[in-house]
Amino acid sequence: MQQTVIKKVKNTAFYMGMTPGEAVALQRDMGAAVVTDSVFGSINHVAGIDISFRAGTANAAVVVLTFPGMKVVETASARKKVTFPYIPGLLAFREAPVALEAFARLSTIPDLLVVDGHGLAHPRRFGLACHLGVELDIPSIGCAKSRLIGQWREPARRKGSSTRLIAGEEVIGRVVRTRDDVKPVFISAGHKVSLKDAVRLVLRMATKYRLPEPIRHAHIAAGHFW
DNA sequence: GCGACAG
DNA sequence: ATCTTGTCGC
Repeated sequence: MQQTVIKKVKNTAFYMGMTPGEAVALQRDMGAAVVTDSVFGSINHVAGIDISFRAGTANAAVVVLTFPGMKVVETASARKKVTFPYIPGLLAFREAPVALEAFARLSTIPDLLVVDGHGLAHPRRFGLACHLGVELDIPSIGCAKSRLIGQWREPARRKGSSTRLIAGEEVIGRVVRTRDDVKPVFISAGHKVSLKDAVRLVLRMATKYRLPEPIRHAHIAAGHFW
């Protein structure tokens, strides 16, 4: 698998001077620092983050909302040229740089990050949600629209229904129905948040649409800042 | 060697 | 992610 990844971009760009092979090594190191069993109490602000691309340039948007009210209180954005290609498993090396720049412009530090991508449900258990959570040292949750790895069964049709996302012998996430009769989302722990809490929080933030409010707003903002 | 493959 | 029109359903 690694062979495929490296081979696919051996003549392409880098991330902070890193080769894809070094990126994989870094993920393994950072992954060892992930804390997934922490319990956190009061959450007042949550941030959603998303990025849109156009001809080699990325636009990142971070939107902070109140919790559980889900009212937008602040939006920050950043633009940056991207050279690292999209490689399944190495998404963070393409999206994290711009995302972190946008985040640095925020005046309100959120208590939780909801990321458009996977957390522990990743080949090396270190998806974009883990990457951002560790870099910012803020609890984070991975909420992806489709599967990267793992086996799963279709959850029941009603909102709140969910099934396990399994890789080998371990449960790496849950496939959750956020609304009646809509495609489920893939939830996994990112940083300092348990899978159980992640699912509970996402269901609480998915008020009217398939995607939880933070991600939905960030997605709109990212594509609107051009 | 042949598929699978977050956004 | 992005390229792109109409169309099915509530």
